[in-house]
Amino acid sequence: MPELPEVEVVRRGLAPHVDGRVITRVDVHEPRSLRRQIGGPEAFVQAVTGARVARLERRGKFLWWRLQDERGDELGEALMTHLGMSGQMRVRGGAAEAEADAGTVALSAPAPRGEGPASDPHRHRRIVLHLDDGAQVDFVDQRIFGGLWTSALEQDADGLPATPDSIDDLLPADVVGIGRDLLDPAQDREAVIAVMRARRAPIKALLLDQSLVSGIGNIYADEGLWAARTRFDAPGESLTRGRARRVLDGAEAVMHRALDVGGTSFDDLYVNVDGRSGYFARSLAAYGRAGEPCPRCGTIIRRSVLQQRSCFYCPNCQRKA
DNA sequence: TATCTCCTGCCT
DNA sequence: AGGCAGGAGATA
Repeated sequence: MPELPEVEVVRRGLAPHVDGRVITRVDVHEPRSLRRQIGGPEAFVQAVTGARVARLERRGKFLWWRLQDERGDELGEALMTHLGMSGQMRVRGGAAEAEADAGTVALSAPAPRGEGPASDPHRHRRIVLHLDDGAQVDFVDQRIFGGLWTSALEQDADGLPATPDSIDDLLPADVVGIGRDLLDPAQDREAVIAVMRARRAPIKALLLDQSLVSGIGNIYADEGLWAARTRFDAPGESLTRGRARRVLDGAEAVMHRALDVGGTSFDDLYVNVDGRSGYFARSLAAYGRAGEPCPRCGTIIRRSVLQQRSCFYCPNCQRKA
């Protein structure tokens, strides 16, 4: 579900709650959410309990917590989070929330609508991280495609800051093969364009290839292609340099606009750390709009399928070349 | 480069 | 009952 803008909203929302805090306890309600952890759930709990959070970093859809020991020395390991299709990080309690609540009129707890498991707010809570100020971070994930695990830090190949927020070039091993994203000033966009133009695959498949450019998912791929008036099935090798550049620039611009309004939420499967939805769904031009008129030319938006994923596009103003 | 798989839940 | 859903790793 969440693509780069949604993950970045989570990173920014989470940071003030966890920066400098110590993880005091971990509750594992769903071991499958830790399946990427080498050594299993016990190893995960062992690795993060007692660690201090130095900083949150993100590349594409990967978000990780840089960890220190209690003296403030680097542990050489990061707590990885990937939200998959339905993951959320939710913060409850703690100092930062108490401060925010001080200026808020106390609301009576909203009564769950109806009865039964569907109204249980804890239904999909998989992992709980307790912090030393009493706060807790819930990893909520309906479909369990996402997860938490630890990954050792390595030097990034190009020696540049590993992410836009990094103060060094250390990167978790599991992110080394992930391309820099469109919001990273260190991304070599011309190099990405050159690779895309050398491939026969449809442009949308290239956009979704996280090793080339990361952070783009099904929504922002379709929106970037709409912005660049380019069809999803245009082969990479058919694109001019300028068209390829416009596709990437288009995706970047859409992501910036989404970030400004808190990301894209269709339902409560995507919310920020405090449970609020993003507002970008209203601004989508093509994604999910089959049967509706194209906002640019009025032609009816069509739905097609590529690699088992829906593609929404305007058959008139999006062209193959 | 497809296709299958991991999951749960909602909508026709 | 069947299709669909913001992702991506494994496999042939």
